[in-house]
Parts: sequence; structure tokens; C-alpha cells
Amino acid sequence: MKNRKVKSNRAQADYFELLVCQYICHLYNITFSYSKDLAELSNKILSLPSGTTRLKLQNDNFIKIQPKIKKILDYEIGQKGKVINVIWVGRNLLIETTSDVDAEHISRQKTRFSIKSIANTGTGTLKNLGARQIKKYLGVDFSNDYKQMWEELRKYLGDSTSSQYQIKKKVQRNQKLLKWATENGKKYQIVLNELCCKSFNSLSLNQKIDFLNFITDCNDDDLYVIIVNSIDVIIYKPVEKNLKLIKNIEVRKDKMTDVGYTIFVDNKPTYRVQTNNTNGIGISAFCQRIFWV
DNA sequence: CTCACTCCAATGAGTGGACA
DNA sequence: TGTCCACTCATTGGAGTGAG
Repeated sequence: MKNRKVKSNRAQADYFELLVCQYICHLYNITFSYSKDLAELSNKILSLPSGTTRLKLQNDNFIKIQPKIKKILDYEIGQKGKVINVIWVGRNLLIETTSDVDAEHISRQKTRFSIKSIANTGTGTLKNLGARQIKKYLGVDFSNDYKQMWEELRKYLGDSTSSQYQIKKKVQRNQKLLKWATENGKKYQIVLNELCCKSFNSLSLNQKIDFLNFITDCNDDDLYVIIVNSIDVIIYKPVEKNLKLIKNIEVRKDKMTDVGYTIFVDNKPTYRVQTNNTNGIGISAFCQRIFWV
């Protein structure tokens, strides 16, 4: 898997989600209606570099979580009645929920799963905030800086007419241009990081709690998060992370980096925040990604 | 020197607005 | 009304680092 040109691929995550759907259908005698998607995704993965290894990884990870899924559902069936339907949520409800697979019970209640299948170590991205969420929760409007970054890049290239898309392609193809754009973009990452860091600390405690509850998607009582990587399977219910009796939440700058900071909850480092461009430094929109510490 | 962990980079895909 | 593309949000991989 070393030296791969294509790093990650959505198809792998989609394939994994469908394996879980298929398994739940099999457990409770429900017709699996995504066979065609599963076959197409399998072919897509096989066509990528190290395709066989990628597919094997998903299959191996899947085997590890089977008993865990069954255990959860057997418990939930006791509460909500038998499972009558399985829905592949995928990325259809991106804003509304982080659930990937929903099992629907006869009572119409649901048990939902957010599933992450990771090759090595780590727990995956908890949340990725675009400009809209950054403005909503932190009150930081970075749109003028973003415009300015592009103006500087256009000025350097002497191109004020091409679309951003065209410029992006041009820069990606040329190492010298890419280097310049990256260096220019980094300045803005640092500025945005600083702004967000300051803004967070000036929020009221309730605003901070709202923000963190949004990050963890912990208002959904039916949701389970399952993370499987090379060393173990991690399962938790986000709702159990709901912040109630919290006295202090604050942000401290990481020692190591100027595009990240750490959110401390009652003096315990809990979340790591990373300020980046989403699709290449200096040539794409800004975002913040949140990880477990 | 090795390996685990941290930081962050770069991809795919959905959505909706602009504009023909 | 169809096409393009900017923007948003999700995913995982790889380079770098430091403990042993």
C-alpha cells in the first residue's frame, strides 16, 4: 500500500457501509436492495492502485465488527422491536446526521450507525467544518481573506479572467506555481486559525457547549459510532458524550503547530482542531477538521 | 533503527447558484 | 432548463517526529 497515487477513495467507505447493510439484512431476513451498488463499488475499488489490498482491508475490517453489530442490534430489538428495514444513508443526509446505515424497527424507531473503517491507526475525522459552520458557531467570517488569497494568486499568475477551477488545474500541474500558491495559502491558514482560536475562547460557556455537542452529533439518541482499525474496534454512543455538568471549556494553542489548537474540557485535552484548505493549500476553500485527541 | 503516533494533506461526491 | 463550477463536508493516507 506504499507510494499509492490515489490515497483514499470514497468507494472504499461506501463499500464498507454496504457490507454492513447486507449483514444486517442477512441477520433479520430482509431483502438487500443494494446488490448492484455493492458490485459496482467492488469493481471500482479493484481498478484503483493496490485494488485487491484495499478490498481485502475492507473485508477483513468488516469481519471484525460483525459480532459487535449483532450485539447492539439484539439489545436494541429488545427496546424497539424487530428490525424490518435497512437504509443506506450514505452521504444523503450530510448536514442532518453522520449516520451511514439506519436499521428501522417495527416501532418505526431507528438504530443508526456511523461507521469508519481505517487501515492503520487513528479514529478518523470527527467533523469537518466549512466556512458556513465556522461563521455560525465561531462568528468568524473569512470570506474577504479568501477573496484576497485568490487575488494574490491571480496577480502572481497575471491571470484575472480564468475560472478558479482552471487556475487550480494550472497550478496543480506546475511545481513552481504550486509552491508559490502553497506558501501564500499557509499565511491565511495561520490567520484563520488564530481568529478561530480567539473567537472560541470568547464564546459563552453555553455557546461552547452547543458547538461541542454539534461536533459530536450527540443529540441523536439512536446513533452509535463504530470505528475499526488495525488494532481494535471502538464503539460509543455520541449521546453519552453530551456535555452537561461542565465548568470550563477553553482552547489552547498546540505547541507544535500554528494551524491547530486543542480544546480542553475541564482542563482535559479532548479535541484537536486543524485549520486547512480543503482541497490543496492556497488553491481551495478553507475548513476546520476536528479529531479526538 | 524501528515503530507508533501526530499533524495535515488530498481525494470523492453532493448541492445549489450563475449564466447561457 | 441544462451545464458548469464554487463551495461544503466526508473520507483515508503519508510525511515527519520522537521515544525506546
